[in-house]
Amino acid sequence: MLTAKQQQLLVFIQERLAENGVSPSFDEMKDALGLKSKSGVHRLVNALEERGFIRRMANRARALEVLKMPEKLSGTAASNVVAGNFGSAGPRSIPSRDDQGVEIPLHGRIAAGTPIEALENRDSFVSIPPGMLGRGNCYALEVSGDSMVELGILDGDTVVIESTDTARDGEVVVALVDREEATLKTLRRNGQFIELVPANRDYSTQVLEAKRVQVQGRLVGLLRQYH
Amino acid sequence: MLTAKQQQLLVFIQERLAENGVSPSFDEMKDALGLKSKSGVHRLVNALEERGFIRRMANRARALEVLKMPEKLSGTAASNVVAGNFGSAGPRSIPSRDDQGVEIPLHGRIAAGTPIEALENRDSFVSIPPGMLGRGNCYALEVSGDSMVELGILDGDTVVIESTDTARDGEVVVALVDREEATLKTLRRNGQFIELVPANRDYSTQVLEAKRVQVQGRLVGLLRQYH
DNA sequence: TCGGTATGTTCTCTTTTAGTTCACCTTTTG
DNA sequence: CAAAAGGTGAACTAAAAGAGAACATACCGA
Repeated sequence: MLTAKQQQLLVFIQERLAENGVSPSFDEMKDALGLKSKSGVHRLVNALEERGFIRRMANRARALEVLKMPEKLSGTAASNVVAGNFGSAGPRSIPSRDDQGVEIPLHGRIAAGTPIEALENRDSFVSIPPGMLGRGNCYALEVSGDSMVELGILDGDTVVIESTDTARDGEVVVALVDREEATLKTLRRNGQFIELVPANRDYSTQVLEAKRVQVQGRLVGLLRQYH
Repeated sequence: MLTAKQQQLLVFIQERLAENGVSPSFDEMKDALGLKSKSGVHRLVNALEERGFIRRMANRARALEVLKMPEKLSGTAASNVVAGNFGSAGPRSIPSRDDQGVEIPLHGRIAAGTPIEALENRDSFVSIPPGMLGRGNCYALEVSGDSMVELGILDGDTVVIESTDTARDGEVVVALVDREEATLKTLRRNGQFIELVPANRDYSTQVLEAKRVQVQGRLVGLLRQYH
């Protein structure tokens, strides 16, 4: 599953976390691998993240988390959660995890077809597999409406959203329009405009000036329950 | 199920992964099998993937993963694991539960379009929200194929199955046909016959005598991960 | 609020390693 | 015998990895 370098880095990260609970910086990883530039580390970290071995928060220092280890080494696998930047502003809680799963808050419903339903804060949580986490804070929404059925997102599904204010072309995002109406749609950039594309022939694409649209998060997972 | 060469290669891959957690390259596999060209290895790897013994990430180097081993060899190779909490099978057959989540075994892939894939023996688990459990024993399968897309079940999704040998009309079930071919389909009773209905216009309904069809479980949940 | 320090991110270039495909031949097996 | 599996070699494409620099962001303290 891993290349030699990826494995070497993963082991190093995991050791550092076990030793002192602080994840190494890119420079430290660079030195540990005997490199002269940290861009290579960056690539390795991305590869590990892509393969589901670690998780990280974007643009946060020393915010690596080991999700699993290759089987050979699994005896030492730990679930250290460490965020750097202690004592700074913001309630930046990384969801706690144990070996079973991760709990994330359920923030209400999102009408995939029309408007928002303001985020509520009843104490409601769902647990998801650790691998389904994105990089940042995650929360869940219940899908209402059928505008995304052609992408397999049905009315009543629970979607896992990673908080972010940026998204790449083609990603499914929670988009807030005119600061009042949130929907789940595929995002497309088109010059000055942003297109919010539904996945249902009965709905049409909204084309909006970029400034009217605010990305609130991107889709990273989906849960469905059959009755 | 496997040819001699396929088996030989599978064992080699599994050994390498157990030894150092790094999957072998095509060249290394070529040497291990005493070949002079790696195109043969390519064919063998494809065969193993097609039969569900391994999984690989498309266009990634050294990204092989062993999903199961032929029955007669199971256990042999994993014996290198020292004291992992991963490799040990443990008395885990009864799903442990707490308030966080539940771990259920991942039993392999099910080709929603065509044949079965025998249950494997790797200790692989996914955690799911407690509410997603059915009443009986549950396990997970990875969906392969697109025959259920119109019900929002996509290739690569993980489905949660509750073991049962009965199902009501209209439920989505894992059905074993002639004791050898399992598929995920909507079940319909029609007098003496049972219809296995796909959710994709490109596939057609199978109509079978009731005695040829055995229900193995019913669909109770679905998980999907976006990348 | 400003600027400095520490960190993370991107980009371009280069080399090395690895995966894919194709045409053609040989062996095994039902 | 015919079909399937296996083997060879070469050309081609793509990914992994390393370097170095510029740039962006977060944080901290004055």
